[in-house]
Amino acid sequence: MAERASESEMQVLAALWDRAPQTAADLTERVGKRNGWTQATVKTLLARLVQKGAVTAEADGRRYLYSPAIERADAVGEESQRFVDRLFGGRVSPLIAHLAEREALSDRDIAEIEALLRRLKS
Amino acid sequence: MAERASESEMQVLAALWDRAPQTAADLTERVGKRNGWTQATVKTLLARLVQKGAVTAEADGRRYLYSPAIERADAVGEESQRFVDRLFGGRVSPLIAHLAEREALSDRDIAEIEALLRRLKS
DNA sequence: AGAACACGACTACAATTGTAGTCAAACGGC
DNA sequence: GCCGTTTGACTACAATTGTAGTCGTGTTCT
Repeated sequence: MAERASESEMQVLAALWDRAPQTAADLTERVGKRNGWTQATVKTLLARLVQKGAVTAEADGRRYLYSPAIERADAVGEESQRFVDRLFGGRVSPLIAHLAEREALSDRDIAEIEALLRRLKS
Repeated sequence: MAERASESEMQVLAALWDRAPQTAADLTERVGKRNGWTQATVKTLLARLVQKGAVTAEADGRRYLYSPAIERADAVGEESQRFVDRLFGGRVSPLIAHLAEREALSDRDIAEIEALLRRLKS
């Protein structure tokens, strides 16, 4: 059930979360172009995602309309966990610290994080 | 220079950022155990990290003391950027939100994040 | 000294991943 | 109806990754 998508596959999946369904041509245009992938590559990625059960393909005439088969929140949650495990030994605050240092946090981010924390504590 | 470390390699590297230098045995104990890797596996990972220039090995008698050769901030920065771009369209707070929802934030994390934000705002 | 062990070097090998290419069928325009 | 175009199916194939195993040599305990 829902094996892990590779990084490239994940980008295709993410594009489907933003908008679905999409055809292989759509995805080649959006994701492929950005990454310098040919349509053949995008097709392969799609085939693998379908095989992994992360994407569904609904026939539409002689082509397919692809849609995500797994929830964005689920996949993202899993990935985030792996991410902090991998780089921060599972602790989150060093991540925040790091992002803060890179000034990767906008004022809006800061405000939202504060709001979140307030909610968490209540 | 400094090719990308794989996920497993990154975990070893992360352990070295937390404490250095460490021997292969140390790392097997800390990182290997947590992941179910044998010492042989950890050794391979180390060898690859050394080869990639991400870790240095200093001879100490008949064994080596390993230390990170690249900055945590650099590697982590690259990784986080990729990660956040890939899954959150570049915005950070949704990441925090997800981590919070998964209850991946400990009390300590929360306290540390708050402290960080206070510093950021001043 | 001899045995058992620790440690690095080297080797192995299947699975996954990145990145396509080719082919054949269906479609759309002329 | 024929021809180029689109699209999916299938195939390819090297590099990377995960996960060790083996060998030889130095070390330590007795």
